[in-house]
Amino acid sequence: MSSKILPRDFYARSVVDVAKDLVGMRLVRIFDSKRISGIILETEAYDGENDLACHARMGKTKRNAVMFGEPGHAYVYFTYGMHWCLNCVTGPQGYPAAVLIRTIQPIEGITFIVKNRPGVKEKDWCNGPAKLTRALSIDGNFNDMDLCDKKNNLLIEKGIQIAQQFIISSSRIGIGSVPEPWRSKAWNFKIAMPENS
DNA sequence: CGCCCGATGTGCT
DNA sequence: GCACATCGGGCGT
Repeated sequence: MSSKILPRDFYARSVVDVAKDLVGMRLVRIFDSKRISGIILETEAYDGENDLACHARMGKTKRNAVMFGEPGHAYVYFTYGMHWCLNCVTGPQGYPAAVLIRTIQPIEGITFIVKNRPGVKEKDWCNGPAKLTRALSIDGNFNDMDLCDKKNNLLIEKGIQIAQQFIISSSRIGIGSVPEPWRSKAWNFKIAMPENS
């Protein structure tokens, strides 16, 4: 059977296109040879040094160096003193852009997720970038991991097809102090659901 | 449900 | 110093 893992070509495109197309794909975490996975429901694009919401806006630093590297790698950063967030690097090598994974719908490995999210209601397991990394045990050790290599324990596979008309784009979350036009770029993509209409 | 706020560490000014 | 691509608890509606 042919691999379901998204090839590097998928990531080597403009970050907005990749962000849109990642909605519906399947994020897979392998732990002790078991699969924990979920369908990606919401993403956000961060596009290069000119985008003042992007971590690369100050140029290349130790923290954001992975964004300047090969597309298809994970960029995992630490924020607010306690949270990890997962991105995938996009575009040509040397161009710093990445897609933040904001929300997934758990599909496999539910018992693993419950263990990582004790006392949390099911709807809150993975509906935020730092919540899903907690749920799937993703941290700084995954920074720069190649998401296209089946030997790794963090991958993105083909998921479900979402018709374009069911993908909503809106402005990005949590960047309120960023100047225009960047603050209002409609680079947040999610599946249309009753609860967010 | 919404708003407010404290937690808590790192990187850049 | 301070800002930060956040979260969860507390309290009011």
